[in-house]
Parts: sequence; structure tokens; C-alpha cells
Amino acid sequence: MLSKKAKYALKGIIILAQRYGEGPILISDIAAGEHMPRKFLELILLELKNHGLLQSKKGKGGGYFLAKPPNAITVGQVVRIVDGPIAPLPCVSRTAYMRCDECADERTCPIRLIMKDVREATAQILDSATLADMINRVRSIETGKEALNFAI
Amino acid sequence: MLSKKAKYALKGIIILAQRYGEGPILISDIAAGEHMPRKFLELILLELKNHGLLQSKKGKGGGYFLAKPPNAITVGQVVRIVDGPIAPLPCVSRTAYMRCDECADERTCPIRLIMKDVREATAQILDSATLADMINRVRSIETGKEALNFAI
DNA sequence: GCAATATCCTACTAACTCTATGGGATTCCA
DNA sequence: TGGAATCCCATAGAGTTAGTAGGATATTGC
Repeated sequence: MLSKKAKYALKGIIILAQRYGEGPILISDIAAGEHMPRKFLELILLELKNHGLLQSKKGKGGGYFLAKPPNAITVGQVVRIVDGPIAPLPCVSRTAYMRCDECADERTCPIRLIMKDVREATAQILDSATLADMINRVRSIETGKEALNFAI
Repeated sequence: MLSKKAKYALKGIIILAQRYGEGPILISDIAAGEHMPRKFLELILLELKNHGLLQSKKGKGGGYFLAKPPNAITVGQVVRIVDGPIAPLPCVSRTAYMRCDECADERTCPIRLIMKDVREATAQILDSATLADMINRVRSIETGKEALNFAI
């Protein structure tokens, strides 16, 4: 389950992506637009900044903006920073592997096998979706062309 | 993330699947074999029973056993009973849909769109994997034929 | 250099969920 | 009738989540 924190993080960074190139944007503006608690969002954006996804500027005229173009940031990156590993079990995580202590033979653990499939599928989706992709997808729905997007 | 409860549930029900047809099996036996806390497992198996996946028999010679053959029970069923909906967000769940109150237009919410993809992929994997599948998969790895399984 | 503005940082907390444990009630078999 | 096993309810400690509070620090404009 995605935490509220991750949801706020995604909402926030998507707004920044939509306004990429406009210069720094206020936390308050981001929070107000999507009804997010301002102080909580503050913590989240700071965390994203500390992980290199955002940059910020203090003082008047300050705010947050993307550190990279929207097509260079993926949903997977955001989710991992905020919610931790994507894998449903530590023993199938690539970014934060941890052995199950009670598991006798990892190679033949049936739960591990299927959860590895889930991890693979989820990571595939989240790591290949960039902020630019998300914005485009919404845009094509809004202009009524949603079918074209997946007709490949 | 899969809870320990779900992990125990799966471990437990897989054991029951492996011993399907042998009659009732003691909670204590199931717990001991995989180092699970007995009392905790008791609650879990009871829950699986109340949802129709298991049957039980009280008193001497009693225990738990599958209510249906191993190929008629899926991993998805077990996980949903124990951990709740598979969807990463309530607004993309089929079995427990709930609208996001702060979401202005659900149809064009980018987060919803991608999480729907995740839900779809995850459900596809968990709902198509039966207990029998899991057992077979392990067996083919153990006999060194694991490659054949996916050569289709 | 000073005041205003905005992020940065630390600490705290209420509520909830997870992971159990304990004890007794009920049912079944011999 | 006694023992064996599940059934059921209540409790509890630890950890996580979702915030809130308040001040420190940096930047800008005057």
C-alpha cells in the first residue's frame, strides 16, 4: 500500500514537473493546490531534495524546482525514497536485499518465487514511468486521445 | 509490503496443500515446521477457515485441512483475506474501491493511472497462481528442471 | 545592515497497525 | 468423563504513520 507521504510526494513532484522551467515554486502553492498539509509536505520535499531529485532556493523568490528534466525522474525513484523498497518482501529486493532468517532454502521458497515475480512486474512499471510520461498520459486523456497511447 | 501475517498464512496453507488428502493436520505441527508462533498462526488459520479456504476438526485427531483442492485456491485469495486489498491505493481497488476525497478528477489523476497498472499486474500474478502451481514450481526447481517451466 | 521571506532542521505526539500472548469456552473422540 | 484440539475474546508492547510546533538559517530587496 502506498503511504499518504508517497502520494503527497508524487502529487508535489508532478506539479513541479508541470511547471518545469518556471523557476522556484512555493511549498505553500503546491500544498494549497492539492489540499496537502503544508508542514508535512515541507518535510517530504526536503527529503526529495536531499536525494537529488529537487533543488531549492531560500528567501524571497525562493521555492522548489526539479533538479533534472521531467523525463529523467521516474515514479520508482520517488516511491523508493519516500516509502522504501518496492519489493513486497526484503528477500526479493534488489535495492535493499535482506535474507529471511527463518527461510531454510531461499532458492526453493515458494513465497519468495512468486513475490519475486510481483517485484519484477511492479518495478518494471514504476521504473519505466517518468514524470514526463505521467503528464503526457493525462494530457492525452484530457484531449480525448487516450486510446492512441497504448495502440502500439 | 507483505505482512508477517500474510507470510505465515501462505507458509501454513502451502504446507496444508502439500499434505492435501492426509486428513486434519495440527496447528502445532504446521507452526513447528516453519518456526511460526503457534498462537499467532492459530488466529490466522481460523481467519482462513472463516473465509472458506480451510476446514477444521476439533478434539482428538483434529486439525486443519484445505476446503478445496490446491489448484482451486490462489495466492491472491489468501493475501486479500489476511492483508486486505492488493491495490496500492483504495481508488484502484476492485475488491475494496474507495474514492480519494482530495482527488478532483479521478479519471485524469496521474497517480491513479499508474497505480492501476501496478494493481493490474500484481493481481494478474497473484490471482493466477494456485497453491498447486507453487508446489509444482518448487518441485521442478528441486529436480533441476526449472527452466522447462517457463519455456512455453 | 536590516527586515521580510522562505526553506531547513529537530523534536514531539496522537492514533493506528502489527505482532504477538493469555486464558478460558467449546467441541469431539475414546 | 477426561483429554485433546480448535474457537474466541481480551490485552499489550513495539513500531509506523501522519502529522504539528518552533526556531535556525539563508537569501533578497531596500
